[in-house]
Amino acid sequence: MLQFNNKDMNLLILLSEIATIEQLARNKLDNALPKDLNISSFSVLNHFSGSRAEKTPLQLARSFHVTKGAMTNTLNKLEKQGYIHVRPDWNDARKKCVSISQSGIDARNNAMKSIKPIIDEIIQKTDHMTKKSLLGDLRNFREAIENDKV
Amino acid sequence: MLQFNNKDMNLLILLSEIATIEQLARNKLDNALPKDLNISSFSVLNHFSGSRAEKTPLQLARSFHVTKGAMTNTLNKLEKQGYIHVRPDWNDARKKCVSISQSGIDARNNAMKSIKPIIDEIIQKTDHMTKKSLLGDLRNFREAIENDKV
DNA sequence: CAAAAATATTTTATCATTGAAATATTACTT
DNA sequence: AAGTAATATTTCAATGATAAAATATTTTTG
Repeated sequence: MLQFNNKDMNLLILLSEIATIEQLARNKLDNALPKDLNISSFSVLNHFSGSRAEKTPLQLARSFHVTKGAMTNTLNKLEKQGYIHVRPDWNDARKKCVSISQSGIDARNNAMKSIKPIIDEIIQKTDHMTKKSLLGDLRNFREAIENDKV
Repeated sequence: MLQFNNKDMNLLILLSEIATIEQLARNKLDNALPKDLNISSFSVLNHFSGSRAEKTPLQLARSFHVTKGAMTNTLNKLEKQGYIHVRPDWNDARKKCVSISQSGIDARNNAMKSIKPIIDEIIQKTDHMTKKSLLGDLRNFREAIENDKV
């Protein structure tokens, strides 16, 4: 009768698990973070801790799969807080160049400290699972369904 | 120097993958759904397609890991649309009992039809992955980190 | 039994995100 | 070189979520 098969339902259930985990993790981290940093801002700072190379707002929006408007918001906040530097791109006046400041690095490290207990708790509770294959599977899954057109 | 080890960073990366997948899937489905149903409303309807037993708003909020206020919102919308029945609990005037209506079932089935292409597309792109183990892993992961206190 | 605590729902203010429109700049086309 | 298309960012209104307070009811406790 219904045009949905087991595979369809399993995928819906899988997506629902992902949404649930996302919500749980987001709330836990949000509550643990210093109150001047939400997850979006923290993620941007954390992104720059890997590579400190300058990025444009659009590049960042694509990295995080948020809209350009959302990234404008986040970057404005971070700039007001002094956690990032934003300068014009001298070669292309449409663009801006974003980089992390020293106090941004400090804020990121401080935020890391504040979420460490959450991280430890989750690791302790989930370490018996094969997180290596889980991460690989999720990465493949994400790459399969993403088609950037932001 | 930094108090974070590889396990910590891997967990952050894993959570970030999960958040990204959630965002991608949510946007795809949101755009594909009939415009009178967002994912929250659809999820509630879909929930009742499994078991049509009555649930209280609090039970539903816990199932979906959203706040009670958010569930109030979603249920109000669904009730105005005629997709659910809401009645008082005659034994406990604090509670309400929520169930799906026939037109709710129809709306759910119709919504299913409209997201079928998205589902098929994701399945086609990810079928080579061991989704069975992925679902199990995610389920364990979710159960490990959830501690309901809504 | 009365007071206090717990439970269930709703309300309120706030906030982050989205999609679309607006603005500005650069690249392409002919 | 002018006009059109593409690109980058910002603005705006609408939406859906949160936390906390408000309200109402039931349960527990002393």
